[in-house]
Amino acid sequence: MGQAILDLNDSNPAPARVRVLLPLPLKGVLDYRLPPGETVPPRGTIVQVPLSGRSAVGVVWDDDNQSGDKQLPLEKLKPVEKILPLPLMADDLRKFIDWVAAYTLSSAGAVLRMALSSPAALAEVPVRTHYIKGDVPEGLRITTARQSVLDCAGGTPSTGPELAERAGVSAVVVSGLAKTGALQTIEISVDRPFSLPDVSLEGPALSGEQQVASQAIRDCVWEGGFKPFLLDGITGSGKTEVYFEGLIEALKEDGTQVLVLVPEIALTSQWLTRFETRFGTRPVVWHSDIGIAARRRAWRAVASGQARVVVGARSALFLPFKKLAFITVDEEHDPSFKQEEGVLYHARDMAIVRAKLAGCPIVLASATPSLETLVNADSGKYQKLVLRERFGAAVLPAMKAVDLRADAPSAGQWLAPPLVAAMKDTIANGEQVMLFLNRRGYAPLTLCRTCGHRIECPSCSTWLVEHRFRKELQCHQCGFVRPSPEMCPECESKDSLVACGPGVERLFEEVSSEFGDARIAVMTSDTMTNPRQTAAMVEQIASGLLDIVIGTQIVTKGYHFPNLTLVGVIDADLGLRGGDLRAGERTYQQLVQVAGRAGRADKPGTVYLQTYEPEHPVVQALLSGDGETFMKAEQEARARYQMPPFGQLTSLILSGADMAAVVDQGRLLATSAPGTADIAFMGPAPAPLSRVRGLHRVRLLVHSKKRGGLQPVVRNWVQNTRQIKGVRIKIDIDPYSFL
DNA sequence: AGCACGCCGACT
DNA sequence: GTCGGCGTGCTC
Repeated sequence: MGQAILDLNDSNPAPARVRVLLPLPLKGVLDYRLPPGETVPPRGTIVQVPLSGRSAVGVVWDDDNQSGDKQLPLEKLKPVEKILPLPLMADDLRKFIDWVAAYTLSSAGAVLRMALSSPAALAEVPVRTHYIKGDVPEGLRITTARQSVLDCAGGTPSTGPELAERAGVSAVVVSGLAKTGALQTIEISVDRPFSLPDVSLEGPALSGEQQVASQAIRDCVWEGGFKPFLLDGITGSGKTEVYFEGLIEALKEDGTQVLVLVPEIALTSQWLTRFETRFGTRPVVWHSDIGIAARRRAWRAVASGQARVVVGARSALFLPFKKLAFITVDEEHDPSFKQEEGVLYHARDMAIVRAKLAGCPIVLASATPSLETLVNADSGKYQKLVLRERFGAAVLPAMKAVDLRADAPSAGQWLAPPLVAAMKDTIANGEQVMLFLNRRGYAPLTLCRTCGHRIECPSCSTWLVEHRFRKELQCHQCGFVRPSPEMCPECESKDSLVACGPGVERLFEEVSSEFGDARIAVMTSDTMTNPRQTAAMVEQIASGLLDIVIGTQIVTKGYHFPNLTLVGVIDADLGLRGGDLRAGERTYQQLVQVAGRAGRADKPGTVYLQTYEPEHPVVQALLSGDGETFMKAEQEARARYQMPPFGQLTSLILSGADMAAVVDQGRLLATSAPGTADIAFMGPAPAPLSRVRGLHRVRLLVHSKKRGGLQPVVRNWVQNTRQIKGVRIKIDIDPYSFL
């Protein structure tokens, strides 16, 4: 007691040690000294600190010296530069960052970097001068111009140009008046607050099963606490309306915030319009390429609690919410939730953890739930909510297989006669057709007929893809581009190069010659580079100005065209090649999603699946509409081989410029692999993409028969193996890509 | 991630 | 003789 009083009265207390996590891939926190007399900032405080001559922003972190490394003496520490005037980073987010770092075997600093978004978001927000009426000083000469400004100025602040314009005078009159005090100036942040969604607006009438599902969600949101749901609803069943109800419930409480995670390409203007129709305003949007000003505005509004609803791609998971009350992961099966660069994490899985730490309900929504999620629902970990009816009068499309062995297209063509006939009928009916081919460009391979040379990327083990619209060959791995050559680069024969295989551009060519007067759109990331162009194309299709849409996977979600009644899948087998763990599941999900584009509203749709293997379980599942049996079979196979989600995988990708060094590193790792009954170590083997950007790549795979506990084994293994210089080791916990 | 320190080629 | 290439290593 006396001790405490002494400490408080001490005029010169010992400078305090502050542990700061910096957004850099460092091993742990760095210690700083607090200038004497300053109160110790609480955990979560955002501070600016010196770092090898420059200055960096970090967060006051936990004092967990579990690594046991010796602390630097206080006198060697550099002082904290300043405490930034930002809200504290909430405890649940800090715990989340530590959790993600431990799970993905990356450093907490690397994860923090995603949460601090960008230095610009933390810098001071620029202000703009606004004017309101002030006190007119005695004896001020009131000219007509000045009077006009004073008449126009009121209690609501306006900027100089606004006020001058309204008063019909020049800007100097306004600034002159401000100098005299007749106008009062106020500095207002250029970042306007976001408007609040109006949860009192009338929504559409919900069907019986929608009501049941939304009530279950609302009840849990009302109660609060962690609770995961699977919302399993067929395309067009109105899943969005159901999770909107959960969102409304969450927003009823003061200061709460809601996060909706969507795959990047599903974040379309159509989705935003839908939100706006329902809530009278747009939500806060977050994705990797919003501009720095928008980024700063959104980040700060989330941090202050002013932003109530955020819709974003996976990185939105790391936004500094103050009081997260509800999360939805829409299209939860989507493979793009897996981040494949930097910190390798699966946003859907991490969203569950975020919800658990925030203590709030979470809805995973999909028409084609992932096997992982289905297993969790079956085991009772997630509550399953099912929507089986399509909204309104719409019915599911009829599915037809086109056996390419029997109905082959003519050489160099890709549309089989039955599909062409169906297209003709559809267009004659004044309806629209969508063709799906998940291949950008004109042709995936350019071959020389004379010498057999295949045109490859100079720095990757890939073929260059021809983009005929742009007269270029392009590497889809590293972005390398070269003009389309006139002659073979190897043997120099002229007119000897042939395009092999189809891409959407080639399909466009075929459709153009077959349907001379049809109006055709090609939707790929190449033709939809900016939002305005995309919106224009979508609008043209929606309003019926186009007849045929040819697209890559970009068309599989986010767009609804009411007059679209025929979908043609050019190559249903495309995703099945390559022997990936999830090839069947993924192809099934993707094709169900494309099929769902056909026959919205009250026009029944038809889907043609062109395939060389009509008896394949994926094709059979699509034809019969019995996805459940298909997924059950997939589940049994995974269980039998203890594959995810029953067992667990981790992959190691070794890369480096020197192939021998990379191979040696692989061998070193293989020989030092610990012997364990439940864990098998496989490889090294050359990666399917054996060279990317000039780096040679080798893979190792770790398979555990059980879930959990794999990380410490892998960490110790890699740490205790000698590391060869110039070889990078990337650890991918729960890999989705096997390239 | 930056940034400095450090040891080998083409320039004022 | 120097400017500068980016390899390696550290940041409290």
